[in-house]
Amino acid sequence: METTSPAFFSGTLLSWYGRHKRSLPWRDTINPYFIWLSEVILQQTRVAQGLPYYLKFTEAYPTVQDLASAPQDEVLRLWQGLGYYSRARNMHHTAQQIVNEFGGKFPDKYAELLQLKGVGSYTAAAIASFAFKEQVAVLDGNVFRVLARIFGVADDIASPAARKVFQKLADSLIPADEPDTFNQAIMEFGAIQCTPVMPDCMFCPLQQSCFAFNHGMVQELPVKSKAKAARPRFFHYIVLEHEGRFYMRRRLEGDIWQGLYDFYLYESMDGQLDEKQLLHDLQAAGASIDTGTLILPQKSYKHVLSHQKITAWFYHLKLKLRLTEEVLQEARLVAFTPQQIEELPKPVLINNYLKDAGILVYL
DNA sequence: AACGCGGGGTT
DNA sequence: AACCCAGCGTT
Repeated sequence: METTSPAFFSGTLLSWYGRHKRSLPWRDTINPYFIWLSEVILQQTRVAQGLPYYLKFTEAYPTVQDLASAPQDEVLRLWQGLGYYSRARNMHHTAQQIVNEFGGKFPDKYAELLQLKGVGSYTAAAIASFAFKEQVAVLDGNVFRVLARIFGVADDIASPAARKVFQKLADSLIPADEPDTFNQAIMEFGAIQCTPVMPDCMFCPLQQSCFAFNHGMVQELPVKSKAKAARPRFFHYIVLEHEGRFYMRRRLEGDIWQGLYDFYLYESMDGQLDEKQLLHDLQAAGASIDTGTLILPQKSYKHVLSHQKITAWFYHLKLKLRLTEEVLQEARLVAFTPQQIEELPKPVLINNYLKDAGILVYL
């Protein structure tokens, strides 16, 4: 089997791209801020899901200065629903760094971009090539898949060691005159033609030179070790209400949803909760509970993350008196009206409950 | 090198 | 319900 030459590979890819590329807003710009924004959004996120977020962000923050001067809660609120919230926190941090330390001028070299928080090898290569035409190959899930199949690379793409193999191969393929278009093309090819499931091999311009196709290994490549099973967790949320205000708190570092708001939380290992004990504990903590107002959960909520499988119950309780400052401090709770809650960044799970319970109403 | 971090889509 | 998608920071 003859190996595919770099010129044939890139030429075929670029030709395919010219005919099949989607029209996307971040492809019509060389503004590094817009490119950075789109690439951070597109980390672990499909175009269809990320596109509305890109439009919201560019409208809310047309420049890196606008993003830098925004409150973190507002940035996280705009990011709500996109997941992996450290992306938003890091992006906000880096925007401030670019304004304060670099005079608002975006770094224009791969090595410099790599120093920025939230910018790893993929994003640095994307910005460097798209905005500044630096000849550095991007390596994302699409690129791994295309290269593994076409060239028959069987290294486990989940292992850091395999990165070097793929990087060397990709760097040998990227043309000096169109590094930006090549990077766009190979990722688009992976997203549209050489898809993870049911790739369109019948109409693939690289079919004849594809190792996986010729060896009947399309299903087997790329090689990827399995993710470990999601950890089960059981959340009992205590929704404390007083005169139309709801007590919520900002989640801390060290667990999921850092910086987002949820309710007072009891977590148990097995999903069991003694409601009488709960009421007793709350009263002992100074909550003036009218036990007649306890609304027991009508259902459990299943919320699946890639690494955790959460079952949640919401216990809605109406307080006779507001919580004392002491209790609020201790439990880190703050009272919010529904209008204020709407503006807070919240996990999708919490947002789903708020809508179901009629606390948040969307017109 | 191993692990934690969200959420959505398809079968 | 079980499969798929996945880059970066931390340790």
